Amino acid sequence: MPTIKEVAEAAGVSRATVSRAFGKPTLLNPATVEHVRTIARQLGYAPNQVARALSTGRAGNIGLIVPDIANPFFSTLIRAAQAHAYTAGYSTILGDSDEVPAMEDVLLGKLAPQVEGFILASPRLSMQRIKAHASRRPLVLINRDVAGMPKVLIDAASGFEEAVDLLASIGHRSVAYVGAPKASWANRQRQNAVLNAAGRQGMTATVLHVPRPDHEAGRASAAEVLATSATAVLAVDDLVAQGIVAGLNERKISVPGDMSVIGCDDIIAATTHPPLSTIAVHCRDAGWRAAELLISILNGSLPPAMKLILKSDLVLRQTVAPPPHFQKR
Amino acid sequence: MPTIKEVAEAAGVSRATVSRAFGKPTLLNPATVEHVRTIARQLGYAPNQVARALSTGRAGNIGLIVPDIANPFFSTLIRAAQAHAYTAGYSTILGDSDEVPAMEDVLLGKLAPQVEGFILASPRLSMQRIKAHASRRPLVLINRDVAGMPKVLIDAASGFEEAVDLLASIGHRSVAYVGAPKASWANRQRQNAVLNAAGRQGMTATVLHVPRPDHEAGRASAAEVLATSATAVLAVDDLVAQGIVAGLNERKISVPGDMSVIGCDDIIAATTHPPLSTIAVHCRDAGWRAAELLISILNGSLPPAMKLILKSDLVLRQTVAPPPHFQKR
DNA sequence: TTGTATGCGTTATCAT
DNA sequence: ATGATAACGCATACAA
Repeated sequence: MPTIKEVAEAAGVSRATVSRAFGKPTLLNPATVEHVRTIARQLGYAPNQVARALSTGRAGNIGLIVPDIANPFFSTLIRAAQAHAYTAGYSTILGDSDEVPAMEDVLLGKLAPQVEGFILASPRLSMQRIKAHASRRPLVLINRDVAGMPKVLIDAASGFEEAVDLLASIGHRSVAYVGAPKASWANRQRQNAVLNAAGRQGMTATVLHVPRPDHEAGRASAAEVLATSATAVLAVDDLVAQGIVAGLNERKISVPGDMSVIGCDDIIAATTHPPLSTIAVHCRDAGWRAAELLISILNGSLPPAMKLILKSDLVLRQTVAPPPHFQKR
Repeated sequence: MPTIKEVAEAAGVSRATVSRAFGKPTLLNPATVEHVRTIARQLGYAPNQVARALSTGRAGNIGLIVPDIANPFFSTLIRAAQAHAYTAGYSTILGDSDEVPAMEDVLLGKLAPQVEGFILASPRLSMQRIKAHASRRPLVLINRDVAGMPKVLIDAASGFEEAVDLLASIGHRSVAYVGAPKASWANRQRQNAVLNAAGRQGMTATVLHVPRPDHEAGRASAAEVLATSATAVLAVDDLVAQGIVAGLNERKISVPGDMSVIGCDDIIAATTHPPLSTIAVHCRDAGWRAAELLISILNGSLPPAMKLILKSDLVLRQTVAPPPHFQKR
């Protein structure tokens, strides 16, 4: 690949001029900028980010660490973060922790030198470790609340409370919540919201857990749901909810006739059958905002401790109905 | 962050020794390796990948460019590629071209210096441009056939032919194929397979296109499908197929009673309702193999022109049945 | 087995 | 407005 030196010689200028033609064109005569760029294009030259990074200390990369790339919630978030980072001139280095806390730790350490800052989505890491990493590189959290650190929080709680209230209003007296592992901030928030709202409404609430939030686990949990007195079930996310619907169908339980189901995320909900009622959480915005926040911090244009809270909305589709005993009256 | 120089001084050795203690420990007295590493750990030193990259020309990163991160086919592929790269000591830099050829070009140029090689998944870029980029960095293609370049091809053709043969055997006489933009190699291959098999069976085959392969586009295409004489429809991927099923349902067309539907990828097919019949293509393997291939080429342990063909299988679930007129007899 | 010296491609600091 | 040159942190011939 051609270097700055070759371009300089071909253009009959110094290396500094070539450097400025790309980095600080305003310091140069417009004509020479044009000239240098033309030569550069002919040679196929592009500034070497690695050398630039070594010289400036700024790598032009941000690190993005997620628990599971293949989860549509995260892949959508990644897409948005990557797109925003790109427009700001940053590339995105991706890490998948596979839901393993120790892997987050390793990834953070390995990527740190080549990255200006991190976005940590739904980290399972301990607060101590997160703080340790944050002391070396700016770090923005998504769906994790650590005091004094910048973060983007998806407030699904209000949506879940709204959902439980609605269920109560149409006659449900007992609900189940199917959650993910307790280490997840998002899960705790959602579970508490369901419990709070149910308590407020004087409803019975049962909490169930799946080992990993996916379709298969949801499907397997259908039997447990049926073992409770619940006539409606709220799931930690749409994948699990969709799995529950499938598991219910296998057992000839009709949704929503016999059991109402509500998911969370609204990332696949519109494409399921029947279309899933869900809490829409705007994960696109979460990725976008996190990238924006991190880049602002890197620019120094924003204090390194911002808190963004993204609202959620209950979206009613076709998996919610009054409970069977209520209809029979 | 501490540098190699500080470690060298603290350990009372030269910078070269510190460098070797991390890079080539076998060249050193085990005792000094131990000593240097201890000091380094105390200081919190880690080799700076950026400086190392500039010196060696090897960045420890691979670039992965996909048309759409949020498409489950690609997110699954990304996950597998990233996991394999990680085990080989490489980090993954991700680019999303948003299905725009020019964006692939830009990404390839921008990422090139900080990456040792690329995996280009389903590129829409012209052959000339691909070759131009390949002349600078090793480049492995997924689902694109350019002569002389290493590639991983998913042979969905055999699966599609198998599917058409099956449809013929249960009485279908007319099929439709709903494809993606023509620039896609995968789409051409699948379309040709359907056309070939249909011709061989003496069936009528109609080709339809959607602007972008997703659920919404599939749903919108349902009307066009119904305007043909087809009693069975094959889609370029599961997203589109699932959309077609939804669009059909909206028009009170029952699947598979009135119309059979077959997708491709098997990435969401098992979770749809009804479970979608599909061509399973093992996109996990595609990502894994592509990373493996690229890293082998970087190591020089494999010739830079390998061709891997991944087989596909027809997976019958619940969206295929004999055509209505056939049942009526 | 270890140290010395040089270069990797760029930006920044002084000059001019 | 442009040029000369010294870092940036590391790896590696070459020496010892």
